[in-house]
Amino acid sequence: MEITTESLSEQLKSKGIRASFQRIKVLEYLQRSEGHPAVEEIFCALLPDVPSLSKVTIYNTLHTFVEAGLIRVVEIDGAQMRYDIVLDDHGHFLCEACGAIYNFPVNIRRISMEGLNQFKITQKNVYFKGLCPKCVNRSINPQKE
Amino acid sequence: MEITTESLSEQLKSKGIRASFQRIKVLEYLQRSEGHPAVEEIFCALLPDVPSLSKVTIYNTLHTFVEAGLIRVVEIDGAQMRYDIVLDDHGHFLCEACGAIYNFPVNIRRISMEGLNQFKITQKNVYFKGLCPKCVNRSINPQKE
DNA sequence: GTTCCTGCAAAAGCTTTGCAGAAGA
DNA sequence: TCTTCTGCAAAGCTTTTGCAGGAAC
Repeated sequence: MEITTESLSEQLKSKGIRASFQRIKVLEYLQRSEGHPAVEEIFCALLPDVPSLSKVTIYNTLHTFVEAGLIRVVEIDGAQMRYDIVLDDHGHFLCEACGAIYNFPVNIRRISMEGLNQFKITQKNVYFKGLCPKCVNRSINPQKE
Repeated sequence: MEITTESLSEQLKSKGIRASFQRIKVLEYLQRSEGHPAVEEIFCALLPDVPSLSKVTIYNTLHTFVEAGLIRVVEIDGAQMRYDIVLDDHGHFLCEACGAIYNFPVNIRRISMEGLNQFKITQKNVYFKGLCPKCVNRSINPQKE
């Protein structure tokens, strides 16, 4: 589906969220970017378009989106929260060199729950860390400066 | 094996770590406690024994232990780091009501790595969240105050 | 006209850093 | 003695909170 101001606005309203200019911009960024942005990234990306923008608004907006089930939090990066608009079951891989997060297929539902019989499980996360292909190559063939 | 000052001291030295009083106390706490303590918990627990203790020392000590491979970091709790002295493969369950972390068996090595062919994986974590049995019961049969 | 949102300022909380004195080997 | 550690003070970061003006419906 094409991403238009109207479609973004409709998505927000269908979740009971008021379609403010800032919220539309944040949702648009999340849908257009392939990654798992942090608050800082979204803020820097939108500032040229919305000069009055505040980081607090990004925090508020993302919190609202998470509550509404539009996005999910990815807590793989100890330093800051990251956000993911892909809601299907999948694992997350964090590249410790460049900070990029990649999705990968995981049958999370199939993970054994032996030893958790009496527990009420509300969230399952699979987080891997290491080096992404780009950074693996970079460490093998370091570029001259 | 029994936990004595001597055995703790030996463990530290075998990893090339100087056996200071504070480090022995921290390692002892990690071995005796069943849980996954945060800095604050260790600090509060040891303060009576070591009145001059500083939180900075706990941070330094835990960092040293992680580097030496004596313990591992558990990043399941967004608010603070937790530490685990059990190094075998296992998953972590965080109770969102009481904050306790439980270990549970997971065949982490067997998790599919489809889609991660070119990646160099250095760390695999399985983090579940929800309510532990105690807190499930508490929410069903709330105690009168 | 109401309700809710935005963004400024400030605070809160965890963790890190710089450094002088103290302890370990 | 020499290296390394401890702990104080302060700073660094991300995130949260309180609140007045402004936008959405």
